[in-house]
Amino acid sequence: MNKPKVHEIIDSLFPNLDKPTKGTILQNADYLKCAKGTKFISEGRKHHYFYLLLSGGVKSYYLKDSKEVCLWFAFENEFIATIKTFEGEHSNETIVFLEDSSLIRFKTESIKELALTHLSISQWIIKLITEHAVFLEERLFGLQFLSSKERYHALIKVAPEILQKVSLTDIASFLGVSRETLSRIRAQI
Amino acid sequence: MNKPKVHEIIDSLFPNLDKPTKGTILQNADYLKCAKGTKFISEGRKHHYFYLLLSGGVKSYYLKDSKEVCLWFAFENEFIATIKTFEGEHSNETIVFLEDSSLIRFKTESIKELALTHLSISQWIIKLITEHAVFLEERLFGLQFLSSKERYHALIKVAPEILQKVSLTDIASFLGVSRETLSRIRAQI
DNA sequence: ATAATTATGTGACATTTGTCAAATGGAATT
DNA sequence: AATTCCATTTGACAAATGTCACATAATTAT
Repeated sequence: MNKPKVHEIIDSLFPNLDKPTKGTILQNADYLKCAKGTKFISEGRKHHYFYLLLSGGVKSYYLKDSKEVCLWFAFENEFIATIKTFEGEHSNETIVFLEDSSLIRFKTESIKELALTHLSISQWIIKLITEHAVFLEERLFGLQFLSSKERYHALIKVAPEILQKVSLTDIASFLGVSRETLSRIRAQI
Repeated sequence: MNKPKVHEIIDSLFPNLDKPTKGTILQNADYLKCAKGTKFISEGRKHHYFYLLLSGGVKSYYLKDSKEVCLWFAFENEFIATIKTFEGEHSNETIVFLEDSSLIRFKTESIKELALTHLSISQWIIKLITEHAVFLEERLFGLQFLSSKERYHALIKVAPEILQKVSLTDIASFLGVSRETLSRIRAQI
């Protein structure tokens, strides 16, 4: 599973793409495997790639008082990128692989350049950022409108598989509560 | 201040735009004035426009237990749109003018169509959505990492003018605290 | 299998915040 | 100027959540 696989995926992402453009994308994309525990975007470091996660899972976190606070999780067939990294700013965000994973890595700068001259790439980026913004709006809604209990139940309703894949401690920080509180919310059911 | 003004603004948004495309944009944009108190995107209603606020100010809110909870504020030279309305989904969000305001209204569907064939428009949309996503990420960071006190002080540091323009009650709901709590945070300084 | 390590659960208590009620202050109206 | 109306402040108390300590369960290593 390497080069040919990337070809296929690019094809499915861009059904009617002309050969030279596809060539340029392939030049700026490669296939990667990452073992569980690998850290990706380190705190304070600039980052030059975004990713499509083919298999496996990751979590993203900031450090707060030297404790991890999770911002998001991603699993099969999800894109991994944050606006800050996409904008070329420092991320302050660390990404860790929760399982052995495989992914396609895109060179952000090159893809953005390509978007300046190729409509299909621009449209693709619009789609990616829009999806990210929808995710952010929903999460914001949860934090502003729902109680801890409601946020927890909303999460396991929308993404029940997360309970198998992510530790309670990480889910708690993601939901914005202490792990003890989340443990008690669970016990109450 | 009407048609010619719109021309100028479109010119400044798109410095090198060809005449026919500019014509199409102008056909799908118009100048509006709104009196203080006007409500714009009503709960549960589909919405077909996004806006550039030229002067004045607005707040956006959801209703929670029949109380207003503010999601954002916007003032001069800011764009007004939410991803959901941009995607043509129901908004459930109400926008109210805090002052007499003037704005340019863009027909979302037409601009999005134009983006399918015009790179400059696509790039414009990328810029708009990216800015929105940055705003959402920062707000999310505040809600997840900062205490009420810290969120309040961060807000008046980043946007001190908001204290003059928005009521304490609205700021409180925006920050995710009761107005009594915000009042006490203020008293503590 | 056993020990060691890590994750989760539980109790006791402190802190923060929400809620209700009433008081104060300021702005608008008559 | 007096009155009304609305926003903000303050007090008293309840509810939710955080924190620390420790118990228990689950996982990993030896």
